[in-house]
Formats: sequence, structure tokens, C-alpha cells
Amino acid sequence: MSTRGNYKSKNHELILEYMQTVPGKHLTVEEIHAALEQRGCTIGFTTVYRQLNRMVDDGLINKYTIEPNMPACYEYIRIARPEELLNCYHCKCEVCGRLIHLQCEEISEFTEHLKSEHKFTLNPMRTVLYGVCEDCAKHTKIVR
Amino acid sequence: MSTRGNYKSKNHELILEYMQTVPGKHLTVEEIHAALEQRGCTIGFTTVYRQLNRMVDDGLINKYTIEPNMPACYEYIRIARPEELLNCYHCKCEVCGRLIHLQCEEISEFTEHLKSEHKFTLNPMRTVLYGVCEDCAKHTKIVR
DNA sequence: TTGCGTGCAAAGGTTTTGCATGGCA
DNA sequence: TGCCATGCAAAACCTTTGCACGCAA
Repeated sequence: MSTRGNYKSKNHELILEYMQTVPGKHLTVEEIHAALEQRGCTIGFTTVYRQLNRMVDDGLINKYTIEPNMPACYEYIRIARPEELLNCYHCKCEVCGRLIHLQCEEISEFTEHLKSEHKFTLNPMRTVLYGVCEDCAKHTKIVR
Repeated sequence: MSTRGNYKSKNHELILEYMQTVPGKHLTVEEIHAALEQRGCTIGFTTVYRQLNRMVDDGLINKYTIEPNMPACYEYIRIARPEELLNCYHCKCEVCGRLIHLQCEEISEFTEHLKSEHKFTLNPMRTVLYGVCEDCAKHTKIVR
């Protein structure tokens, strides 16, 4: 968590507000920077990096690292109900790149199982399940 | 898949043989390079990178990217029984960085659930579950 | 006034690429 | 001979850091 108190800055607000308009969407720093510039505000890349990492520490934003030499993705966490955090998994299709949100009974049961049986407290907001989505499975031979 | 035919090279064999001696273990390029040097063979970093990526393409090795500016991890895939692929999940502790292998009934059931109910064919070899391990949970306050 | 935020430039880390050389078939 | 592998150095990539300046409290 942050220890910098309630210091508010224009840029912090601008970035957070923008991220909140696209909850659940995964954006790179470059995309976020471009979106902000398009909204008429000039801002440095460094600031975007710093503010986003701040929000990650504060638990407002999730960060996903896919590949080396590829930009990381940031996503605003909509904290509607706390239980939602346990019930929502992210699935990324390795073929088309689509990101799918899943939510069901079995998923929260599985999270509970990891905790009670394996003593592992899952962070579903940081975890990405890789695999192949329905559409792509039709067009691809998968031996698994 | 590779299109380079059956071209064999000394280094390819050396790297593959070494990786096969540590199946399921996650190693960085630096660690692999050091292990090979210790075995008396001089080899360039570039070659290690190239050969490993080749093996990833060929489906012999898995590559895990944890954080930007952090080395990726490579792991030899032991293809003993195909079902094993469905039963093994990787859990990474966000606090101490430890990587844990999990294997149980519920895990393969969950993989099946994703497939039958959500039409999502999970690739457990590429997926990393993030969270907090037992030891670290004792020393850390987690509000989740 | 004090402390944090900002932005540029530079540095940091890992990974990839260019190119000349060497090895396998 | 022809194609691929190798290795060094250089480049590429994303990200972080140093430092001087500016803004908020």
C-alpha cells in the first residue's frame, strides 16, 4: 500500500478517471498515454508509468506481463462487490488474443479449494489463464 | 513448429539434455548458461536464447514471463502421460517469488469444467496462478 | 517551507538482430 | 557446395532512475 498520504495531483486524477472509463480492458502504457493526449492533456511517459505502478500498489489497477520485450498491460479493477474478486477469472486466447472474463460457481469453489487444501491464496486479479477460446478451437488443431 | 528439418547441432543436444535432467524446474537463461559452462562446454548466450526459443516453438520447453526487466523462465516439459498436463498447475507466490507445482483431483476437474462449460481449452503449461503462499501469508496481511 | 509530483535524459535490464565465421549433411 | 548454427558486438525493447524544477499542502 501507498505511504504517501492523500497527496492529489492533476495527472493522478486524469489517469485514474480515464482507466475507470474502460474497466476490465487491458491497455499498454503507450495506449493509455495516447488516449490521454487525445483528450488534450500533455503528459510524460514516466508519469504514466509511475502513476500506474502507484495504483497497482494501491490495489486499484492490475498489471499483466505477457512476454519479454512486450509492453505490460494495465487494467482498472472495478470493485463492485468484494466477492466478485474471487469469482472472476481472466482467460486469454493464445490464438486470437481475446481476453475473456469468466464468472461462475465452480470458479469461486476452486479458489476456495486452493486456499483450504493447498494453503495458496490466489490473486485472481493478477492471474491470467492461457488457452484457446471456442471460436479458435474450431479452426485450430489442438492436441491437449 | 519448426521448419528447419532435422538439423542437429552439438549445442542443441547439450541444452536439451541438460533441461531433461531438471524437468519441471524453472530456470533462467543465465542459470542454464552457467550450468552448461560448469559441465565444461563453452557456449554463447545468444545460442542459449535461440535454442531455447526453438524448443518453445517445438513444444519441448515452456517459457514463463513473470515481470518486465526480469529474466524469463524456461522449463522442460516431461511428456510422460498426457493427462499429467491437465493435472499440473503452477502457482507463483507474489511475495517470496517461489514457484509451486500443484497436482490434484480438483485441478483436473476444474480444467475439464472450463472446457465443457466455458468452451475454453486451458493450456496449463503456460498458465501461472498468482497469489500468496502459506509461509508468506503468515507474515503478511492479506485482505482478499 | 516542506515534501511530493513531473519530465527530460540517461541508465538499467533482458532479449533480439546483423554479420562474418564455422560446422553439418 | 549449400544451408544452418554460432558468437560477438550492437541494437532493440520496455522500464526505471537521477536530478532539477514545479506544484500542492
